[in-house]
Amino acid sequence: MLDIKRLHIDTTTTLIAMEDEVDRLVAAWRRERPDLDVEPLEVLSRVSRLARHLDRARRLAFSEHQLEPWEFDVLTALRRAGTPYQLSPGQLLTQTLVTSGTMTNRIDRLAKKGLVERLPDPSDRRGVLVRLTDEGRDRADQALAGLLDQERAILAELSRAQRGELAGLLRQLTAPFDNIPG
Amino acid sequence: MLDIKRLHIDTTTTLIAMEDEVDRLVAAWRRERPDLDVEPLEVLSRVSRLARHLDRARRLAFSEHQLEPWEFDVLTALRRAGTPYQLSPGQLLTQTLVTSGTMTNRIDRLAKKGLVERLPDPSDRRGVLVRLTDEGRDRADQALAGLLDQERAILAELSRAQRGELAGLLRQLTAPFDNIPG
DNA sequence: GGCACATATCTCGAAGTCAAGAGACTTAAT
DNA sequence: ATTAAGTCTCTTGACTTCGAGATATGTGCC
Repeated sequence: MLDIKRLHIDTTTTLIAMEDEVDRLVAAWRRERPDLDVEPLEVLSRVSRLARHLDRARRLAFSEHQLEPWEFDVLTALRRAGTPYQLSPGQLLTQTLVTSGTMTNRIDRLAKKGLVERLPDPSDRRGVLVRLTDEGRDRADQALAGLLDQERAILAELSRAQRGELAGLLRQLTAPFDNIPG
Repeated sequence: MLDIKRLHIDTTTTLIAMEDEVDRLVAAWRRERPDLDVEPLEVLSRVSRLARHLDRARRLAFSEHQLEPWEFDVLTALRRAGTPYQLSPGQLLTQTLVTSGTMTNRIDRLAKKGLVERLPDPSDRRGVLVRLTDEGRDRADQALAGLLDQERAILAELSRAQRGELAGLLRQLTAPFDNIPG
C-alpha cells in the first residue's frame, strides 16, 4: 500500500507533513473495509474537499465587492471576451456550465443591478447579446484582483516549483474532461 | 512568468501535455489583463473545475445504486464510524461541510427511505444519534465499490508515483483548512 | 413557397441549500 | 439552588438551481 505521507516528507525535506481530514477518512476506510483499495481517495477526495473550501473563501472575498460567486462567473466571462464585452446567453452557458433557465435568471438579476445590459442580436432575431456595462467591467476587475490576492495566500504553502508541478498534474486529470466532450 | 506547461513536460518526459480549459482561460486573462499575475488560477481553477467534473461523474456512478451524492456522503460517514454505525447530527455536519438545517433535512429524507434511523442520545437529552440501518450499510458499501472503480479509471492518467506526489501537494493545501478551524 | 426540423431564449414549478434564530437541555459559577 | 452562558438540533423563509416545455426564429429540402 502506497504511503503518501512519507512521499510527501521526501519531497519537502524540511517539515513533517500535517494530517488533514482525508488522512483520517482514508484511515477509517482501511479499518472498516480492509478488503478495498481506497488509494484513489487520497487524490480525489482532497480535490473535492479543497474545492468546497475554496468556494467558501471565494464567497468571502467577493463579499467585499458586493458580488456573489455566480455574478463573478458571468461578469468575468464577459470581461475575458474582450471589447466590446459581448456574448450570447448560449455562449455564457457553455462557459459557466449552468442550464439555460439559470442563465436567464442570472442575466435578469445582473441587468437589474446595472452590471450588464441585453441587446438584440443584429444578425439573428432569435438571439440576444449580453453586454457588460462600464460599472460591470470595473466590478469584475476589482473582484478578480481580490480573488487573486486571496488565492496567492492559500498557495503560499507551496514553493513556485511545487505550484508548477501541481498545475501540471492537475492538467493531466482535467484535460480528458475538457477535450473529450463529456 | 512561470510556464507551467513546460514544467509539466519536464516531469513526464514522455508525452506532450494536452491543453485544457484552464490554459485557455489563463491565456484570455493574460491578453485582457497583462498587468495582473494570474498564476494562482493555474492551480486553483483546475481544482474547482475538476471538482465539478467529479461531481457529475459521481452522480452517474451512484445512480446505478439509486443513491444521490448527498445520500452517499451521509451514509458513508456513518459507515466509516464503525459498528454500531452511529453519529450525532453535529458530527455529521463537520464531516460533510453542510449547515445544520441541511443536515436535518437530509436525515429526515434518509429516515423516510429506511436507510437511517434517529435514536435519542442516552447521555445527552438535547442530542440525537443517527444510526445506519442494515440496508443503509449495504447500499453504502456497494456504492463505495462503484465509486472507487470509477475514480481509478480517472486516475489512470497518472503513474503511481505521480498520484502519490499529487496527494502530497494537495494535502499541503487542505491541511490548513482542516486543522485551523475555518 | 411550404414543411419539417433545428436553434435560441425564456417561463414555470419542484427541489435543495443556506443563514438566522428558536427551543430544549447542559455546564459552571456563585 | 439559581442564574448565565454555552451547546445541540430543528424550524423557517429567502434564494438559487435544474429540468421540461413554450415561443419565436432560422435553415434546408422538396
